[in-house]
Amino acid sequence: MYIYDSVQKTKLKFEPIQTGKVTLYVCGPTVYDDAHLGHARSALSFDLLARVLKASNYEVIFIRNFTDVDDKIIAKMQQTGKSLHEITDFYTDRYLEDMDAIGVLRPTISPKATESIDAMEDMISTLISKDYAYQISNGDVYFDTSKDELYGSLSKKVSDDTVSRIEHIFEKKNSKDFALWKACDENENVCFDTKFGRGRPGWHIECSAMIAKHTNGTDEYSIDIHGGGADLLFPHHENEASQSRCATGHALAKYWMHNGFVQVDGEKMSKSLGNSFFLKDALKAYDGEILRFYLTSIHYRNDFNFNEIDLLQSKKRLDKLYRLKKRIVGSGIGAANFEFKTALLSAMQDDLNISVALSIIDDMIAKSNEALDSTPSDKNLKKEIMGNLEFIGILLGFGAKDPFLYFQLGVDEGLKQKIETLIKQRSEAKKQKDFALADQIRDQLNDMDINIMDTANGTVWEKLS
RNA sequence: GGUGCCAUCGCCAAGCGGUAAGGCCGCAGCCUGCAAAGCUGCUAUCCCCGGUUCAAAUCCGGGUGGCACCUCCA
Repeated sequence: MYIYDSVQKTKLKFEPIQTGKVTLYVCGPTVYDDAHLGHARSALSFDLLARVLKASNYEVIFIRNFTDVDDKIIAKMQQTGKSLHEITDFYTDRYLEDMDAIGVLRPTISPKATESIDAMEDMISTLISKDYAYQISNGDVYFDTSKDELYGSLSKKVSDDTVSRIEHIFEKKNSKDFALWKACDENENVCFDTKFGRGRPGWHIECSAMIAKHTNGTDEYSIDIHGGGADLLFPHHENEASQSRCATGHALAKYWMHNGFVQVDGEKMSKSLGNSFFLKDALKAYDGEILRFYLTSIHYRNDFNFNEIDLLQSKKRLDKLYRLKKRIVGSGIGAANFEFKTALLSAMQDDLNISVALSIIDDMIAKSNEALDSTPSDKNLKKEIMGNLEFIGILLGFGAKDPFLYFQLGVDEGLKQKIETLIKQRSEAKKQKDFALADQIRDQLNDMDINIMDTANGTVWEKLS
C-alpha cells in the first residue's frame, strides 16, 4: 500500500504503526444542515481507503466524528427555536441516510462531540498543567502556539501575514493562539461544566480528544492515518496536531491525507457563493450508485468539477458493467479471477489509483464479453465473472445491484406496463414481418428514453440516462 | 500580501526519468430484417521558452493560464 502524505507532499509506502492494524481518523460533518457533494466526496474517498485497507488484510479501526456542538448549530437553534439535540439528531440521521445511499460503509466508531466532553476536559487540563494553555479573564482557554516549536510544521503556514485575518482577541498572547474552550455566555444554553469552568469546546479540540479516547497508539504516534478535506489542513489540522503533540508528547498521525474539493461548473462550491449542492437533491435525480461511481471515478486528491454532462458520461461506463452482468445472472458465484483481482487491488493500493482500477475493470468487461460471445454456455466462465463483479462490489462499492433493476431505475410501474405492452406489440409486428410498424414502435420507445435490444432470450429494454 | 496545487486527444482522465492506459464521442468492419448491445480496428507527443540527462509528459529554472488555502466550510 502506498499513500500520498499531504504533509511530506510525497507518496510513501504505508507501514502501520502496529503490524496488521490500521487506525484511521477522518473529520466528519458538523450536523447543522444536510450533506452537500463535498461531504459525499470526502466520505467516499475515505470509504475507498478503508475498503482497500480491509481487502489488504488489515484490521481497520475507522473513526469518523460528528461535530454536534458548534457556533453554526447554536445559530440554527436561535433561528429555529429548536434544541441542540433536536437539530443535531435530525441532521445526523439525514447524513447517515445519504451516506448509506451512496454506499459509504459505516465507520467502526462514530463519536459525537457532546459525548466526548470528558476527553476534551482531560486534554485541556493536561495542556493547562503543562503550561501549553492559558485561561483569559472571560474564562476562555487558549492554546499557546509559541510553546510548540513545531507549530506550523504541518501546513507550513507560519508567516505573520497568515494570521492577519484571524480574529484579534486582545488578551491572546500570540495572534496564532486558538480557543480550546469557550466560556459560557449568560444567554447561551449550550454549556458543559468542567474544572476550568462552564463553557463549550473550541473547534479543534474534539478531534484530538476523541483520538486520545478511542485509540491506544504507540510512543511515536496516536494513529496511522488522519484524513479530511483539503481545506482542513490549516488551521484545523495544524491546531489538532499541535495540541495533541503537546498533550501526549508524540505525533498525532503518521500519515495525513486530504481529499480535493468539489467544484460546480468550475467554481468552488460554498455557502458564501450560494452554489452549494445538497446530496439529497442529487439523489432525487440519480441513483446513489450512479453518484458514487461518478464521484469516485476521479482521483481523490484532484479537484472535482461536478456537472451533469460528465455524470452521464461516467454512467455509461457503469452501464457496461451491468450489461455484462445481465448476460450472466443466475449462474452462481465462483472465485474471482486471480490475476484480475490482484491487478485491481494493487491499482487501488497505489494511493487509490481509481483510473487504473477502472481501466482494469473495463478490460475485464471486454474480455468477458468476448469469451461469452465465443462460449455462451460456459458455466465456469460465468461463475468466475460473477466472482469478479462481487470483488468489485466489495472493493469499490458498485456493481452489486440486480442488473435488470439497474436499468429500470426511475421507471414507475405504470411506465413499465406501457413499455412492456409496446414491446409485445413490436414483437408481434416483427413476427408478421411488419418492420415498418416495429421500427415505429421502437422510435416511440426511444422517444421515451427507452433503449431496446433484441437478444436470444427476447427483447430487453433499458432506461437511458 | 503569504502558501500551495494544477495545465496530457473534441470531452472525462492515467502517467511518479525509458520512449503517451482507459472511458465518452466519432469513423470502418463483424453481428442484426434494420437497430441496439457486444466484439475488432482507427484517432494525441503531453500550455510556452530554456536547462539537466544517453533518455523528460515526467527533474530544474523562467513565463502564460486556471484553481485553492490563509475567514465558517469536506
